[in-house]
Amino acid sequence: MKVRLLLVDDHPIVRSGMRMLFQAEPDLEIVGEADGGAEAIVAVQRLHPDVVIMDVAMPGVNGIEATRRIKELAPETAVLALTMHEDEQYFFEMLKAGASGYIPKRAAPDDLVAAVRVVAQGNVFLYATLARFLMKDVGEPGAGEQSGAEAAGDAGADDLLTAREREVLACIADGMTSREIAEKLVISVKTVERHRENIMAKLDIHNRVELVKYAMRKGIIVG
Amino acid sequence: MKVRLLLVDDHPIVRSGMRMLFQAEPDLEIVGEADGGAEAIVAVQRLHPDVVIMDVAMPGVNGIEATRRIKELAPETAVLALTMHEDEQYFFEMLKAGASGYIPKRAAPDDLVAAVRVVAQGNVFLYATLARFLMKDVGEPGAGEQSGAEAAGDAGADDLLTAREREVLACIADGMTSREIAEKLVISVKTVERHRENIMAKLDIHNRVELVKYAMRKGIIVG
DNA sequence: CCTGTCATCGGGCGCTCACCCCATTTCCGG
DNA sequence: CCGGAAATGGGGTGAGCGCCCGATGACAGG
Repeated sequence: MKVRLLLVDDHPIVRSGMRMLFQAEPDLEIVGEADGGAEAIVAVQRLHPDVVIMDVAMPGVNGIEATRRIKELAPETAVLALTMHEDEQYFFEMLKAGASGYIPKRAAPDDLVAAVRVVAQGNVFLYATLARFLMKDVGEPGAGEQSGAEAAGDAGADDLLTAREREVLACIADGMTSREIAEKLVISVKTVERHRENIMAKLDIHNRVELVKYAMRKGIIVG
Repeated sequence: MKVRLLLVDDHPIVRSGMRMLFQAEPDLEIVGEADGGAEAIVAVQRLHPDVVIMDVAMPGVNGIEATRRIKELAPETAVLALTMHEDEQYFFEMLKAGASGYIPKRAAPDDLVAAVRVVAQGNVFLYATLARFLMKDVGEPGAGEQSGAEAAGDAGADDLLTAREREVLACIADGMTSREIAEKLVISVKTVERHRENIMAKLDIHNRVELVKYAMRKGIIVG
């Protein structure tokens, strides 16, 4: 199955060059062209291409806005941003709009062909120099939300440990000292230590660090 | 000029499979293999490969830490992360460590070959399902980008720790005592304790259990 | 009834941990 | 050239840890 391409650029010469380039690739097929963002949106609805090669800077509806609309109307269509501007702001705007790839016009033709094949598979292609923007920014992602909600109360699944032992283990793996656990459970420090000894003996574990990792594997605590 | 590859995976069968795969590609050449992070770092310095295919979860020095060290020692070497875990946390940690690509082991072989060619050119390849994490994150950079307020007691940044400190932390989180770490790193026990004190002070952490959980969140160890 | 498990407590011993104090060497950037 | 960071060491102290020794009561099952 050939990859169906839609070329979007306001410069006919650029489109012509890409036509030449892709005609040499038997697995790639150009099914349409557009010279502006508005035309591109219409063409996508009519042609349903696999990949849209989208110029970023165009008069009228620009590539960023066109990409946003295309991803709304046809999310399965991949958009590969092609640009003269190696600008950080444009780069992020295109990614936010839904582009799967970003490549400058100064890139080697082979890079463009490779990029098309990558995004056609649903993957992401970012050109080297642009990717640096990403590396710099990824530094502090927005602290993803892990969904716990396993009602970890008790209900023993592990018959090695007793319910009380698992309760103590959860406290240990939470970073509490024996004294703190004793206060929380309203028992003696020695009893807490006794439980810990029994846990370690049963599991053949000899320090708290390994207890933490065991508790995480067993889901006794969430990491 | 062939692309020179270094395979890093602790499972010989996985390496064998990749060897078969790449032998069919005339432009790709495997120049070495390593079965762990520490061995990978040494191999990179000796072989100077173009691309390192790096397993993420490995015993000992894991793929994230190994990538960090490799990018320090040989920034021109591209690292392609290969993983069984399609986990958001690992994904971002590998990108921050300097990986140029991220692809799961369940991906099609052709995708892996394509990814190698992409990163060998200095570009970035991200597999479809993983790339969603990025899209989701890039969408709201403004929301999570409040700098400052670090005195609130929260451990925020990640290059807080030096390379040596991360090395010691990995050992601590692996369950080793100060004595064992000292023997492994061939330094004094007091020096190990000194590093630990500095780590704890920087992170505002006061016991080993919390250090383990920090190391897991940051991908310094893989639980 | 008697044996086992579970949970509860006590003392002690050797070691490590966590947190202070201090110093030297190397190396890099202003 | 000088200052700071990094890595390397040493000493000391109080508390917690890991692991032995013991004990008592409750409770369930063969």
